[in-house]
Amino acid sequence: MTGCCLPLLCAPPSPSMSNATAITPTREKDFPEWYQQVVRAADMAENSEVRGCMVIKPWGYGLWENIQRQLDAKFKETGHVNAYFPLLIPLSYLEKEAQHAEGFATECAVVTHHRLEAQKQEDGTTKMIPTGELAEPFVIRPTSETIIGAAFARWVESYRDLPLLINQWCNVMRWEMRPRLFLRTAEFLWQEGHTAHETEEEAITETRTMHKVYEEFLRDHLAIPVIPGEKTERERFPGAVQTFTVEAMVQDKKAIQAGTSHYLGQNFSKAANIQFLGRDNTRQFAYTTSWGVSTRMIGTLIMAHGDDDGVIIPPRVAPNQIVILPVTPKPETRDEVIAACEALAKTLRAQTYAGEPLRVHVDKRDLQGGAKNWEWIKKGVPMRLEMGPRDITSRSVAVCRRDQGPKAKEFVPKEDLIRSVVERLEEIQDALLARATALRDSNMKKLETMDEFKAFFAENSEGGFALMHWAGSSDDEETLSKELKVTIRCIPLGDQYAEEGKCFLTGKPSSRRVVFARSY
RNA sequence: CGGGGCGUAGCUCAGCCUGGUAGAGCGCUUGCUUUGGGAGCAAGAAGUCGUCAGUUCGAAUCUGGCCGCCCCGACCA
Repeated sequence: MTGCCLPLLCAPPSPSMSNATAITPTREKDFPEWYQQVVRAADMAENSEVRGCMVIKPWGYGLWENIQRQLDAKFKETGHVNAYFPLLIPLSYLEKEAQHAEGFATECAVVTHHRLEAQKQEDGTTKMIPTGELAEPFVIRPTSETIIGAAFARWVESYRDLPLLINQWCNVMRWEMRPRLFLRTAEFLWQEGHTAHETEEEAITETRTMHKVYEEFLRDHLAIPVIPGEKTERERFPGAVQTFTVEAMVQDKKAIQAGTSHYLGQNFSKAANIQFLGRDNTRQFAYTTSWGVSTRMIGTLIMAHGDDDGVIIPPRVAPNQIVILPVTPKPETRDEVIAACEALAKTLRAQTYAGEPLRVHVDKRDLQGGAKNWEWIKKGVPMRLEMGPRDITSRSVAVCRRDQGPKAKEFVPKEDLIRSVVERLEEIQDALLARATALRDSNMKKLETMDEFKAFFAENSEGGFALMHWAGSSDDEETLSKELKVTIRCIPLGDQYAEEGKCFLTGKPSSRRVVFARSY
């Protein structure tokens, strides 16, 4: 912890510091440190005693559960079913696809023993010594293409067995050198879809379908606009023929890959021997795909929507969409106020938003009102409602929206609120998407020359997404990325990027712009 | 894994240079006061100073190894 050096700034802002923010430092001042502080202030996750592995706390895990449930529904709608495969992968499986093996080799945790032996030490303590060395070590899955491929090889015999449309929700492990809560941890939670198809065309359609599912989920559920596109060869998933990505811009104007969908061609089916007898009575290799999103999406959400008072969670995925704060200035009216809050919560829970019952919490803890209020601001609950003795008399409720300032408060007749609450949540959801879209669009520029490009990514400039004509090679891309710390995030899909021009590096003709940015 | 910074109470840190075995603020507990608000006063609980070894009569403080965390880089969802 190097930031936050002034003791004065470390204390929570006092009421007299009217311009103070709940989070120190601000985004402007030190974005990476702001991120760390926000995750902690929102009580979403913490570093654990295990290197690189986080503890996801209830508020963070509740968000993940909502993401999981809503995405899972979309997977089911598109014909997929869930299954579960082993955590441990025989080492030899990873050797089957050369590029794939090479891609993950440097970040694998390896299991080499299967038992421990207690050994008494002279000082009375006990040491556990690994024994029972395995004939073949296992790798803790960094991804499951190989082991699911082996299962698919057993399951597929005829074209009639295809397509296989499987998804798995699980944890994976990649021994990252520089972990960061949610964004890059040694162990993380994700879903990985794996499918096998009879034809190339069908597999490509599947890849694009899931790519679209991610794009829509991020936009409609997480209120994050993304640029869907294809990765260049340099950035492709190890072993894939094509990798599609959804790239989001967060508030420091860097890009973050929020989801990927890979067309694997026959690379993995040949490696795992996924063969079937086709309609023409010949043995053929299946065409496979894989696609995934991870808990990194939570980090993306925090960086996309958070402000200097903490996290802001879009209503659709918030663990609690509404928190009711009873105002209890006098002990003698406390019971009455709590009862009124509970009654309101019950009425609200009977309503649905985006097909799910409203998630309403009444915070009855015996704490100062202000402390409670700020806690929920930092956690990013979309809507706070306050109700006290005066409101009961006037039949009104104080409504605070997290997408507005911490002091913004609107007194609304209770019946009106009940009638309009879903609409209000929708407004917050829309406002967050609009805000994130405006941020992205105002920091995305079409540039033509190398000078413009260099100025855009210069040390002290804002940066952002640079839309460039590109016809360079992988080596050109490598050189450029080393020099300016930017990469091609994707070759975006969509007509708005298709136009004739000249590559800003080589001068060769180009028919489409690509997105350059610094990235996570 | 390379460069830099840092590990002292739950959190943020002071003390280390000039060795004599611990402090502050916030948080926590209790009491009183206060109450549309991250409040005030008082009392209290809480740390084998990351870890292992060395130097020393004596180590948070000096030396070395290891582990971990943070920032930058390489790598990556």
